Amino acid sequence: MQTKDIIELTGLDRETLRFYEKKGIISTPKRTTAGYRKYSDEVIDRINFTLMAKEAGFTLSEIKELLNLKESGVNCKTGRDIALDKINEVDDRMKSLRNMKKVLKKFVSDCENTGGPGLKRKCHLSFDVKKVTK
Amino acid sequence: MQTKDIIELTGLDRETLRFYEKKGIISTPKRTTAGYRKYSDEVIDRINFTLMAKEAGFTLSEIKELLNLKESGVNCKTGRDIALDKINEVDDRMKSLRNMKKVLKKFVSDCENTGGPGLKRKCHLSFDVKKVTK
DNA sequence: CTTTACCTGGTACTATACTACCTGGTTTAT
DNA sequence: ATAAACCAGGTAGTATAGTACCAGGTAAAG
Repeated sequence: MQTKDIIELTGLDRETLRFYEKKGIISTPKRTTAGYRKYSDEVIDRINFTLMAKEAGFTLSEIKELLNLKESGVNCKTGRDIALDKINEVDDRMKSLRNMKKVLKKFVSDCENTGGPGLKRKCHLSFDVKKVTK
Repeated sequence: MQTKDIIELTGLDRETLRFYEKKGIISTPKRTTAGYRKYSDEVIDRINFTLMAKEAGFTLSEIKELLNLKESGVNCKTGRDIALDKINEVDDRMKSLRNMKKVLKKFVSDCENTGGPGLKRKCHLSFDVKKVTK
């Protein structure tokens, strides 16, 4: 596979793909005699993992650490503990999201209760973290 | 309240507080005759909301938009719809987090199943998005 | 055989969110 | 009265994650 195939399969653009190579997210691919990059299927998996982890709020360097556990020569215990740490981070972030959702929902219902006919009244509300997080 | 009180109550540092003022997250405070900033209680709420929304993955400019709904003169319907959009974003992000957690948990159990005694064996696993998201 | 599509490396630019440092003025406690 | 704590404005620097543009080489299709 060459650059355009990866682009097509992952939705990344050329510059971003190159950027991820530079950052060590994907390994430096083999080359044709003309210098064109030749990718293996494995990069697709790595990019998909990267995109998912990014959506989950992880940075590229965290993602790189996870992707390179195999190559880094650590043992299963270390690998597992690193993954468990990430699970805790995910849980924390889920908690923040649930909180944020509560605050937003409170705001929505306040809007609906005070907005008058057609909710045309001027919005005079603010987001109240206290009411919800307490 | 002056700068140091806000710092104490929010955990922000002076530079970040100034940065948030410049970005419009908090309104420009009144001043003493000597030019010192005098803050009202309201800024604490705004900063707390900001910190929560940041944890939930929102950018400062999104947060600013939410915080300034009241001042922006929009009506309740518009305000509510903006909040509803954010709720959808929160839900999407939660989905990503649940996915990420599944992948991490799969990795952890694979480690435990193949790690040998004391999980001392070399970690040869990679994260497999396919197995989980499919 | 030439046009189109694709590829190369390199440099520079953008936005977001801080963070650090400097010079100097003001308040407060001893 | 003087040292410590606090404040001001301003400039510059950092890290992250791209994005844009350039000059030119290669491959495939008509």
